[in-house]
Amino acid sequence: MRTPTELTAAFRQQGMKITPQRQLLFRLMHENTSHPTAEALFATASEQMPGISLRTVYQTLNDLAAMGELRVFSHSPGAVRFDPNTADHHHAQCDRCGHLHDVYLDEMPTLLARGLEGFTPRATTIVFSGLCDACAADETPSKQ
Amino acid sequence: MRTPTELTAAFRQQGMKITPQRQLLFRLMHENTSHPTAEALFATASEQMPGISLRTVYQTLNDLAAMGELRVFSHSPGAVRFDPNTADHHHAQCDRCGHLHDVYLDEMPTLLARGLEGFTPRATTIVFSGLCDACAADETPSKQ
DNA sequence: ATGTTTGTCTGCACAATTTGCAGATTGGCG
DNA sequence: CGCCAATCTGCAAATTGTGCAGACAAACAT
Repeated sequence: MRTPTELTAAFRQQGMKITPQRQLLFRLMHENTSHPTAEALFATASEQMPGISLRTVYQTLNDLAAMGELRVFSHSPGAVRFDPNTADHHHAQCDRCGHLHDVYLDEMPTLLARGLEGFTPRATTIVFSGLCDACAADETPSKQ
Repeated sequence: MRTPTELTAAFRQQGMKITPQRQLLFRLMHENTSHPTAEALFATASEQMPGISLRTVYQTLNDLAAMGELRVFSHSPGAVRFDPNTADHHHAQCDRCGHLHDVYLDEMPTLLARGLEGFTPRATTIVFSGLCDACAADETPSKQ
């Protein structure tokens, strides 16, 4: 997503107001690589602005997603995660701790797929699942 | 997933009982290509066995998934979907109607990825999103 | 500066999905 | 046939997210 300053201009351009809550959330999400849930972002925001409402966090995240400033990651059970990285990229998620990080493909190969007749793909999402080093180290001893 | 007959044997082998509810669900899921949600399967099951509990449907689907007889698809918001196809395959989902179908890759290319350091991928999930023909036809006239 | 307009925030109720639990039921064994 | 453990049912509750109404405040025009 764009910088807080640019988002401020973009919001105003659309007749939307700039509130302290929005400015805080712009700052917290800008270049945030933790793929937070609304609940997680709410926790962080609450530290800096006690009294901010979870409802406002959802509202703002949805607004940003609708404006294309955030990607929504709903490819695993549980709460949806928000990603300010709008560049073309994919994800790797640990099966054990759920930790998610960005993955870039040097080049997207042409996938020869059967079963795409009658379907017009617009986007291809790739999620690598497995174990991060920390979880792999935890699992190896007990041979799980 | 395996046939109802094979599943019956497998369940018994694990000390699990064979109930009419389970047998019905085995039959309804075997070679089911609709990727149903628990709720959808419950609706179908209720026709053939009025009084069956939604709780039992969830329980049985989770049991089958734990035994590796079903794949769980939770790559879109809303209810989780269950897939009896345990072969190596991927999915295409319509952004508009949510319809999901199986996609097979003739060969899985080696993906040159940056960002996978410190991560051991165990599976790669690909989801194509776009529009199915029916929805594309609906959207074109209004230029949406 | 002040007032007005209108979008926003908060808090709560509620919807949707899934799981936990307890008691009734029943499959599978001797 | 009878017992025991697994299962089913129904309901309560957890989780995640949205709808709504009234209080509040940003932006703009005096």
